[in-house]
Amino acid sequence: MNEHRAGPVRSAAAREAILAATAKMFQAQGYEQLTIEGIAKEAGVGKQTIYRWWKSRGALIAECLTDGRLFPVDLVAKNSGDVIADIEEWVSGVIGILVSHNGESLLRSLVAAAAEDADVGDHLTLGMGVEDRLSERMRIGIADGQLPPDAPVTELAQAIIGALVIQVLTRANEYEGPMRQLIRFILAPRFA
Amino acid sequence: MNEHRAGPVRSAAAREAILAATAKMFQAQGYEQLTIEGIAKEAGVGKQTIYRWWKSRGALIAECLTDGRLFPVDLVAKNSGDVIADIEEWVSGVIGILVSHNGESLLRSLVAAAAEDADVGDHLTLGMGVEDRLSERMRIGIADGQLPPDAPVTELAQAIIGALVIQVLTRANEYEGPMRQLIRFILAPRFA
Amino acid sequence: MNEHRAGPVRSAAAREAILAATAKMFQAQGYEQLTIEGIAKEAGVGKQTIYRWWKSRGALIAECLTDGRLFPVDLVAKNSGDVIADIEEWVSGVIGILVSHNGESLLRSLVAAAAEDADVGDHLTLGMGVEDRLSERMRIGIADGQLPPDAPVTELAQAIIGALVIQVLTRANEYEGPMRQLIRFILAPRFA
Amino acid sequence: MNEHRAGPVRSAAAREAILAATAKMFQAQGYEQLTIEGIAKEAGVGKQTIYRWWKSRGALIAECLTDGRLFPVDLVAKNSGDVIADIEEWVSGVIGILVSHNGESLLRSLVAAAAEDADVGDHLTLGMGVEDRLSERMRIGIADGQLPPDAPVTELAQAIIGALVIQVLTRANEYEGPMRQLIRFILAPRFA
DNA sequence: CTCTAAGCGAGACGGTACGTCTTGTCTTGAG
DNA sequence: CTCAAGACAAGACGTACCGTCTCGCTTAGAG
Repeated sequence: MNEHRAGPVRSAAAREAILAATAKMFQAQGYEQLTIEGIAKEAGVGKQTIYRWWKSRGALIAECLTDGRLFPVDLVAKNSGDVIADIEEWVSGVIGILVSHNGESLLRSLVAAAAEDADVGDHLTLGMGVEDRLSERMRIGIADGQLPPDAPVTELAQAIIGALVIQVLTRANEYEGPMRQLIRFILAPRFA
Repeated sequence: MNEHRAGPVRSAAAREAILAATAKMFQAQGYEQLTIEGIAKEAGVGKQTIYRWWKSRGALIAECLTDGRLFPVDLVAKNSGDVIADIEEWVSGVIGILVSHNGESLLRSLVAAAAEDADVGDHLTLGMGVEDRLSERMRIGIADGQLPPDAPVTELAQAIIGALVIQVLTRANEYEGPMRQLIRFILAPRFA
Repeated sequence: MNEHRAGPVRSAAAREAILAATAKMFQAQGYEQLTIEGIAKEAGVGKQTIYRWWKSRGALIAECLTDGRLFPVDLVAKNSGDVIADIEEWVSGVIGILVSHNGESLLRSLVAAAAEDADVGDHLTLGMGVEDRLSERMRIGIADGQLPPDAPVTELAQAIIGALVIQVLTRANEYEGPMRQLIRFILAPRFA
Repeated sequence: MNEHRAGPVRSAAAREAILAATAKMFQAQGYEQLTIEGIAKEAGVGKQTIYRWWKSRGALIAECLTDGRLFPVDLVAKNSGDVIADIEEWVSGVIGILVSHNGESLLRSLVAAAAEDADVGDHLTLGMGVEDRLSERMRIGIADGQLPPDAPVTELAQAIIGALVIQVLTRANEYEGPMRQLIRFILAPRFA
């Protein structure tokens, strides 16, 4: 039994407190205002404990993302048989979350974090769980014959989310109408 | 007896030097590393001269955007008669710029700036001139009968740009193929 | 034909406003807090008008001193026939002024100004009018035979004022008693 | 059991470097030109480390004073048996220091610092060690019967130093003669 | 009566320093 | 060996003034 390792092992309590504090402060103040010192104080933790386990602010956010700590709800697209209606409804739900309790600034902060930190960028799709929901539902639409077999579901999901992101970044004042128009057009049935 | 204001007028030389320094440093180092002190030093200007005329770092970027100082080239979509081919080619061109001389990090910085500062967000579309190029070309496509009359051109442009932004944020390793697939699908001819 | 000097002459109103503002702000805030910009604003005057006529903050204070704008009262030592009693009373009066309406900080500011600016130093004695009052009275004391003919009146006045200054600088909590002791001792009658 | 305080302790090296830099720059440039940033740079120290331990520029000077870092020599008044001669000689020595290597401006800076900052004022006498030397010697003079038992030694010392300060502030061009006259007069033997 | 050079108020300018904040590293002593 | 606490060097923040420099009046002799 070599490989002796004295002393305490990584503190689960500290990890939890740090991630909880990060998520809370990220939601409350956004990415730019988020400081390591602030998180350490809020979590009742030494700064070094953070630096020991995460290499940057972005890595913290990334872990919060994969832990699902930044999105309280996890919308799953329902299946009513009508792919366009389902996706419209799903996007409506996302917009509803955005509009109530400043989800727009949460999204903007998330985008900022992703833009500035590769770790966050890597986990963005994953964490949002968002494109997956959409592309899954569209895949079912293909199976149902409602969408053409060659529909590039991943890219379509990116386009839908991307359009919404652009609108949020440019501070559009309405999301619902334009998004509905977009979805109806790009997913409209085609006849050969 | 109108509002007379004696005294020196705003220095055009200082304004020019500041914007030039901002654009140069933004491109070289990105948004997060951009500091007011750095700009002031590079421009040979007092910090107060910056704070006198711009209320934030973001306002500076926004003005650079509207002045077209952040995008060296201004791609206009050509009209070969084939709207899909033209838009594919245009997007290819944009991707080419992104890939050479770290345009990706420029775009990421721009997105970060837009996310964190409303001024930048407001000028983003305008400054990129980007959606306009696309929607213009698509409008011609409608007139030519290549796209349906009810095609939501603004939203389609947002979707195309948005998809690209998402790919850049998530550090995709290839843009060309997915974007081509997307464009071909959403702009594909439909028959009634 | 030579040495023509066209144009308006120095504005008496501006000079008055500047000196008044200087005196007021010096008394209110002390020397260290006194700024040229503050004086200009208070006087309703351009900064350049101050710099045109005075070469430094100290020169302004010096002129206020010689104009007697910094000491509201101008104590003249009375002559009751008893030189020691008269000087004690005079010093008491000065202490009274010091103690009421923060004369201590006024004196400290004055000393700071004199220490940092030769102009102020040069006018300090003159402006306080202070040593003169004392040395005059002592000269009368010599004529009366109450003080020895060889008493160095200027130096004695400096010693008395200087002792008081030292006490004010070191934030002594009582001036009256020590000063009385000092005066009584150094001016005490001597017998051959 | 008691008030534990973990964490690093105050760096003695930093403290030493800061005080040394302060003393050096104070002597070289005077009080008004002394800046926290300059000290930090000279000491190779962060600004915050200064602000952490001293609340003002004055507090720094005060500590230099009590550490005896501002006066290279520490004159002790000798005892030849003749109190007047000894004090004259002591004052001569002080004047000698003043006159050579711009001790006058050092003294003026010190007075400015004392005038503007209570901390410095409080430590002025102590730090100069100066009045104490004088009053000690005078106390011996009393014991020897050369001075009257009721001579107010503290106040006399203040008067002597104060007269010198006044002369330095008013930029007198000679100290030696006047100071000798003053001392001889106020300490002259008296007969009942 | 016109010309013209100065004085004036206002305030922009390139700078320096302020005192605060945060970064990421290092140090201490408890557990 | 980890942890909390926090000192440290570094350096940017946004503000306050410095002393100089335009601006576009408004004067007041000289021609």
